[in-house]
Amino acid sequence: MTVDGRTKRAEASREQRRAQILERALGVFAEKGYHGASVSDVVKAAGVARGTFYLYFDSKEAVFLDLLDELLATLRAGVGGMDVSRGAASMEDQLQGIVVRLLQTTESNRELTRIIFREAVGLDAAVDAKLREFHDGLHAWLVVALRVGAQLGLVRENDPEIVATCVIGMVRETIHRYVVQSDAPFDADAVARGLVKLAVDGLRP
Amino acid sequence: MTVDGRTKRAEASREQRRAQILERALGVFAEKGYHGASVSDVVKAAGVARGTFYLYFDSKEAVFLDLLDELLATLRAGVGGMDVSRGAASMEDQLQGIVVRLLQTTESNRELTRIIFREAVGLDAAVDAKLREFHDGLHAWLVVALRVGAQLGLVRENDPEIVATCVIGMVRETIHRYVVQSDAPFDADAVARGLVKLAVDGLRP
Amino acid sequence: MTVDGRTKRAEASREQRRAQILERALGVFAEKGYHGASVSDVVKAAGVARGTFYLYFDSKEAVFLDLLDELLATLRAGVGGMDVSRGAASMEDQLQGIVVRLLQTTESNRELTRIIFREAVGLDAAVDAKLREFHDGLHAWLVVALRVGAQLGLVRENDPEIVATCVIGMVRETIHRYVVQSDAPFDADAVARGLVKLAVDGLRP
Amino acid sequence: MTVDGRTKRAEASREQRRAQILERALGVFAEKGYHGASVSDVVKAAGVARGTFYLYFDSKEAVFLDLLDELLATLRAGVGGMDVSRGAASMEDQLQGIVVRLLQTTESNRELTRIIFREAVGLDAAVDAKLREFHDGLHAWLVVALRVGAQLGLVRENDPEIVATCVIGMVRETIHRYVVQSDAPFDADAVARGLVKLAVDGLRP
DNA sequence: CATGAATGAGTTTTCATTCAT
DNA sequence: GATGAATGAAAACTCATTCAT
Repeated sequence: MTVDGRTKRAEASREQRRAQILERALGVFAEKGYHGASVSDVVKAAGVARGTFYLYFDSKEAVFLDLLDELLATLRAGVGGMDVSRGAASMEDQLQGIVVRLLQTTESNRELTRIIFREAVGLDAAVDAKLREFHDGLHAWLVVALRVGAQLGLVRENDPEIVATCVIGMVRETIHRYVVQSDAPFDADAVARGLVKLAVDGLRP
Repeated sequence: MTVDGRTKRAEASREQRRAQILERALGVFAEKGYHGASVSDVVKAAGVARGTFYLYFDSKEAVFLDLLDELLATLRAGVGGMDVSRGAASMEDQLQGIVVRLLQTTESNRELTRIIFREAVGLDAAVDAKLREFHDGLHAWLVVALRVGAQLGLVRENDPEIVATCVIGMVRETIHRYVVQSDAPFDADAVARGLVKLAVDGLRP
Repeated sequence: MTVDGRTKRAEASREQRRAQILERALGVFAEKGYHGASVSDVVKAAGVARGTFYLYFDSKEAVFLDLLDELLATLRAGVGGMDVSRGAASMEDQLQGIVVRLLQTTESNRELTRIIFREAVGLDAAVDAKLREFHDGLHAWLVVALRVGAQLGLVRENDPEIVATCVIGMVRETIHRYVVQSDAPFDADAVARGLVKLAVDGLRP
Repeated sequence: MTVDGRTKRAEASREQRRAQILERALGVFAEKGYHGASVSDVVKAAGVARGTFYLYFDSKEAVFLDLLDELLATLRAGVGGMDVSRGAASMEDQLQGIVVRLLQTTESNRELTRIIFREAVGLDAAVDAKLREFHDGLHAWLVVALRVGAQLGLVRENDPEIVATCVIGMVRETIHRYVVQSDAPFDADAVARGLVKLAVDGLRP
């Protein structure tokens, strides 16, 4: 099939429609929760017909999975990497950067973050798998970082499994408190500094 | 009204019925999740008629609230208090005790804990309120403890809001990892020691 | 569980309800056809709530299968057996009896017969299987009868497969014409006689 | 309006498109049945857009009616006429010819025949009317033939209504058994001979 | 108290048909 | 003519809750 002007325009509009439904679905899920929201609510909010929804998504669950993917991708980008080689910025500064980015990313996607924190757990096997994969990936990455840090003498000897769990918990709960549970703006730098100081001092050799 | 023998026996049997339904509901919720479980499942498991269920509970949600209360009460008892007066056991030892008790309590109520962690968030306003109350209570208590500790020179100056959030997150995530996500037994003492060392070193003046 | 008076009454009423829905469903299917009739139509006609329908039947198809079973059982009873031993009533008289009974049975279940003839074919695997089983059973029985008849010199040598097919077709079409397509009463005896004469003369040795 | 070359070519291409959709629809209906097949299936199979389908047919039902017309026309041609004048081929030979032609026609249009036999009954008023018209025409023609045959002494006195019904039933059921229900090839001559012998002997004066 | 049949609002999903491009 | 995105009525089915027995 030739990709002529007509086809291209159609594709663009298709993408727009999809994005529009996705965005409105986000709003509806944020307001009513996944189980509380019906496909009816979503199509009403999106201003499209019932059938149109199913033209773009296979099911209610599929929209949710798409939203989840979106946030997880954004978060992954936000975490980025940490450079543990000598001469790189100090571990403390790097950690500070990561935490700030996470706080900012989640804050600018407050609704989405809220939905994921509140609805995504125990929703469904596919959702669970995605979340768990992200979580486990983070954990594994932290474990490695802690091992390397200990070998380099940057952090004290420790049980990296437990410490990684704790650090993730610190960040998770911080996001929960400042982004999910509250609507108020907050000083991401200061919060991150408090968190990082606790973690880094707790790990000083 | 006089509470004669007949009434007492009736009350006892009433209590038993209730407890039986509650217990079976726990099993059903654990297996299928709150939304996946129907009242039909519960009454079938409990071996009572549909109507009987509503004789003891106002709604499906009410059973869930009762289960939630049960776990929260147990947890509150587990947390107990911490003695910050001079001469008391060291803060580290006290914290260690609390964390171990929390891990043990949740581990011996694994199904219940799992349900709460997986299903309770974002379920409903009443559930949210209960959880939030528990959470906020813990947080407030920790903030006070941190302030007192700082005044006594036991912990360094800090932003107690943030630190409390982090500590709660550490515990929450630890429970999540070792109790909720895994079925394997684990060394609560060792895990708690890792956690507490991180927190206490992080807070050392 | 004890089968006390209460239980027995309940069972009786259950059976009544079921029969009532079945009967009304018959009417609805007869009027609108299987595909044209919705569960809504059935429950409206039966005067019960939507959910009640599903209390007694698993699905729309299940009601249809029940109706089908009912007619097939009645037909089977109507066909009965044929006695090919010497001394029994002449083959012609026996055949006459069977055909008359079939015509009468289908006539007194006109709606049901109509539905089966009009809707049941190609509806669904389960329905097809049931119909085919009945059909094949009849065919096989006729083939045997024809073989025995030929051995006894009662009928001429023939290809029983083909002849059985033709005889079934004669009966099927007769029912179709006089019972399904028309509402008029008819002389079952005379019609059967015409049919049987054709078949028997066609088979005379 | 002048029918110039351009118009003629357009007409030809129109006819081709139509035929192509019709042919593919046949395949789809044969595979999934009328109700099981969606317009989506048809347009996908035909390789045209949804809208194009409605450019050539008014509705899903209309395609079906066209297919039905096609088969009925072919069958009518197959039946042809029977010559009852003296000197013509014997009635037996003529009947044999008709039945063989019917079997061959339906066999070479197996898919179509199958659809008509399985789906066409009770589908819809228009379809029913067409089928009934064909059916009644056949019946009327047979009745006349039987009357004439009786007057000429070719067949015994009989109730032509009933006999015609039986003969049609014989043919219908034979087609059903050998063409519709089975995919196996069969000896049309032999089958027809069996059928015709039964009918003719049954009718011998 | 216990029962379980009955309820009906609400859910997700399908699909024949239309019409702007 | 051709396209295919959009429509929305309608379908089958679920389930928390009630209430007559």
